[in-house]
Amino acid sequence: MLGSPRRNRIAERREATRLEILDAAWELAQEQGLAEFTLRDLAERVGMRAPSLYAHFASKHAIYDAMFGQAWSKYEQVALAELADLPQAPRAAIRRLARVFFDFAVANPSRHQLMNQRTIPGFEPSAESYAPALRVLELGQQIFRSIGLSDAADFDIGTAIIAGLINQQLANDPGGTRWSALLDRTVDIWADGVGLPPDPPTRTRLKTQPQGSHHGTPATRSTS
Amino acid sequence: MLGSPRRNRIAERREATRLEILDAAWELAQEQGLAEFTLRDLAERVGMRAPSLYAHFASKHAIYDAMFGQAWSKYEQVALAELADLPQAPRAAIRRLARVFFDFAVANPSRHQLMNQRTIPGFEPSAESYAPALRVLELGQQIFRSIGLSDAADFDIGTAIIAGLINQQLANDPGGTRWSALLDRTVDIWADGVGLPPDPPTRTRLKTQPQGSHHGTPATRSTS
DNA sequence: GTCTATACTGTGATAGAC
DNA sequence: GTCTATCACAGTATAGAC
Repeated sequence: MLGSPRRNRIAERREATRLEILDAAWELAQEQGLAEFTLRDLAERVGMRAPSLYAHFASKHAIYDAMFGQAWSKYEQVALAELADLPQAPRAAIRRLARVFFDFAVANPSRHQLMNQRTIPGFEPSAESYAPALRVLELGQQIFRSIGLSDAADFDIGTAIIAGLINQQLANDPGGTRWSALLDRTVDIWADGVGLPPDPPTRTRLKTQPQGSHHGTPATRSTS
Repeated sequence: MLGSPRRNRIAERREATRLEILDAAWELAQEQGLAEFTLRDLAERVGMRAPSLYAHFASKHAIYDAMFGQAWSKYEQVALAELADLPQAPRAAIRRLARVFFDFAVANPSRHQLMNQRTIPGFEPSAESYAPALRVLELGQQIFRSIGLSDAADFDIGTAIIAGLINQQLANDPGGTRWSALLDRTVDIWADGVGLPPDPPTRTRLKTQPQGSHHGTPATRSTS
């Protein structure tokens, strides 16, 4: 028998085509809306006819499903990258993570619609595409516990609050900052409510560093 | 010239037909989903053919628009009725109003979708249908101020938080109580955050009614 | 294997007869 | 006002060219 070749050129080309279709779909979703773009639009953008798309995806929902997986994988990367230099102080860390999630959502409303809302009639992500979303959720819960919180309900409240601000921002002031500007204050209200102690003061002119226990990493901030 | 008759029987019948169509549309929205039901379904339910609907509504969006107006008018009634015997204590009052809004939304997800989400592609309510929504918003702001709060941002945060809980409830636990059970606690967290003083204790076996100041207007409202 | 041509079903919407 | 007939366009299925 022939051994399998080191590379599968056919599979590679197929995968490249899939990604090309998905890239075009993201473009169209931003330009026309997630539900508005048609398969004929999409096919034209990649130089095909609509039925040819069915050689790569079983249905329009299958395209949404692949996009769903891509979006959450992308956000997982962003979140993990953010963990590399997270502020030490718990509240500052939570504020940062909330901001990252908020900005990621607002930067691409169609993507947020796909990731976090049930707005495409009949669409439900497959288990495979849902996996990265679950990993991100688990990551959030880990961080939640790592700052000393334990009540799962408080975590749920936190996610609901941030999602609520995002939805209001996108629905009632798209492109503006009306609700974005309230994010830090809202996170602090939540932190007070769930009993997260205030961060130690870090005023620069005070040289004090009254940190009882010293976490490994200094609190260098990126410009985000 | 002929004077106009006391009643316009034709207009009455027309209006009755419109309402009949809208009632059927609400049924179908609950059964099949807001975006899923078709004009053919709708026409069949009222004993017509689809094109006949266009004698009463200019488009499917026009039907959504009328439903939008109905929904907010209905909620306006519910909210005004609730004001009649609202608890005196500010936090209890806010908790009650939040609960009323929450339950109204969860009781009919399609209706909530229409009222509070941007989920029908291309649909935007007309100014006329939007009017009752604005009245409800203004009513909420009035109550907000009447309990001594003045920072409009805190009002925005409150609405975003409640909407966030509703969305999570409907998206992640439809028919359940996972987020519903967190509503009171969340409202209290918000109330703490915006500086609303705790309600005076009202344990029944204590006969005390230590209400310091009496607000001027009794809560009688017209039924609109 | 990949794409095209063609066609089927279902949608919202319109025209015109009665 | 309601009907029949029809339209344009959507997503989708499949046969067959290359």
